[in-house]
Amino acid sequence: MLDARYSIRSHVAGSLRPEHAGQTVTVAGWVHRRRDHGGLVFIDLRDRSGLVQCVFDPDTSGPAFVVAEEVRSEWVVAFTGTVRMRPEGTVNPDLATGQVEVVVASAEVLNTSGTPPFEVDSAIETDEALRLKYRYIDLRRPEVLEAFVLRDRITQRFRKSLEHRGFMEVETPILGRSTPEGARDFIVPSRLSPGAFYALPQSPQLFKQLLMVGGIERYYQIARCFRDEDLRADRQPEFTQIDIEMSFVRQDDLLQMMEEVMDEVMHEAGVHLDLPLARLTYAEAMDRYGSDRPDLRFGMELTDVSGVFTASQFKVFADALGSGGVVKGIAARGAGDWSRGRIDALNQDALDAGAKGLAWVAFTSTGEVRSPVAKFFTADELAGLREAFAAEPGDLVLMIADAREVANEVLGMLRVKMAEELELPREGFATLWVVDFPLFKWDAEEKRWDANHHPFTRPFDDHLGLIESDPGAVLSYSYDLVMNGLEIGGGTLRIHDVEVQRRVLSVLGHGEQDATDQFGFLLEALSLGAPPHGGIALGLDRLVMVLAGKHSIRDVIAFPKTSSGACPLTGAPDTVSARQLRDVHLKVD
RNA sequence: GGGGGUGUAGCUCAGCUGGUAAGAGCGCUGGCCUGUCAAGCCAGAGGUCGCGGGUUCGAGCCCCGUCACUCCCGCCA
Repeated sequence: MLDARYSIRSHVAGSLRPEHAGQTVTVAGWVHRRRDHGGLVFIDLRDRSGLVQCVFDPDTSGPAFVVAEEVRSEWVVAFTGTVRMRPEGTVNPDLATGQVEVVVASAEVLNTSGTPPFEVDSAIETDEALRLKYRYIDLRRPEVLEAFVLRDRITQRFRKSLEHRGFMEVETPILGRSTPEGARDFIVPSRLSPGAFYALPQSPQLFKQLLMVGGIERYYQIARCFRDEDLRADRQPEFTQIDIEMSFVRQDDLLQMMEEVMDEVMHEAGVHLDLPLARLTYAEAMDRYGSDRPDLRFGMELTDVSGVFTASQFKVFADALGSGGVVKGIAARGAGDWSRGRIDALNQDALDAGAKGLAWVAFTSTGEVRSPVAKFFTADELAGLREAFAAEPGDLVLMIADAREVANEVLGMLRVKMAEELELPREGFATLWVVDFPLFKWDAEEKRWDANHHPFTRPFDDHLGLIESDPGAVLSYSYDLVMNGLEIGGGTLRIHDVEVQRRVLSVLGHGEQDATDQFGFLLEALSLGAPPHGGIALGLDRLVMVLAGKHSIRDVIAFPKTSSGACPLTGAPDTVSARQLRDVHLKVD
């Protein structure tokens, strides 16, 4: 909370209440709005704490009245005067300070201002590039400020909750080394080592593991992370993680600890979590929601109707089932009367997402069945379908016949899309764990195994024997925290056995020598008394974004980049001088 | 890298099928106004229609290119 200590003020603007009536106060801030009645002048003075109305009367304000007549929007001023109750009938119930006003006796202009490029108070949505170019003006807008106040409270709460649980904050390097895999690194040329580069951290992953080997036991850091990838509404090239690591824990210990911390943090946003949080395995999440970060604020679960069509004469279904695939679908309540064109657009979305096609059956509100494929179904199959989806008049059933993974993924996409289009109510903060991710995932393009999470993730103890023989079957001690369909955080238990680490790296294509070259320092650390450990990293920006009800991560970052990675305010990135290039041994085309 | 959307006054936008002199609200400037709180009333200033090229008798509008912003796919262990 802003207060008036250590300043030229006696009070902050938003704090004045009837109890201050009769007091002489000094307030300072920006001229939010001026209402000049020729005689009487009202100025709304704004500071971070809020607004207060200041009154200038030509009969009593003296020289201050002249100031009131010359000031303009966003001038910086200090007013001294008397707080009084507003006259009968002039109370403003929309303002926290609306019962009182400051009758100004003396006024000082601390700084003038040009006409701002956009109105500070305007509720009108202003072009974002302009807002970012003048972010310092944008930040003055109460509704913009709000998100940063929330961010601060959440950050402080994380610190407090973690400190209370024995975590200590340790800083890790920003200038690190580039590691293979993962996102593209931002690189920094080294002046002292010609031709060599630092990399900015994608996360403090390896350092926090080394801190565990170092006996820190419980670490956290509010860590800036850097990834040189394309931007999105919820992705910036630099972002902040609440980074956590602890030793001597089992997965359940860690999840329980995090749930307690999250509960305390969410309280700052007035959100109550029901503990323990729901847990879905990765397999279950994919099967029921077609997503590893399902939005549980609405139903529309995926239904497997393979059993209905075991003897289907419909070639598309028969072929899919014959080759080990599935027929699955969702029932979209209220889309049964959609136009052919609108449904065709869904079909196109399904094709774009990798499906061979979309089989749909519309049950119109008048009781008819519309479908380009129903003619291939027997009466029993149609009845079975209707029952499986509990389809009523007005429902639209969308089905995909394909390999299980494809069907799940496409339906997961359609499920979210239909919820949006049907404007299903999506209230609250549906928070859950998704656990037990596969250790590896197959990269079909590169024809090799990739780490699903990262190469240091610990396989299930009883799956260790499968690492080489059946990598795709190996599950891992891993967990993502999901809120409203967004991945808010994720973590794993780590490998603390150097031999297991070598075997995993080997599957990932890092042979003995390569592993030593790239990760030798980690392997050595694991062989020098590494305790079992694990951790998690939470995306602070995304969390605040969701809790603040914002649609872009940019709304919770003070000076974010545009989607081309530029800063409209400072002009970064920009060229550097020939001298600077020479210093770091770089030539630019 | 690919697809969609947007770009007209300081801000938010309208501008029909290509046709007279490019408009509104807010803001800004000046004037009037002693209880407003998005104050009110009167007057005024303010435009490279993102940029470049083309089609046309004529382009804010059509075509080509380009830039910026934005959303999505790819990418993001």
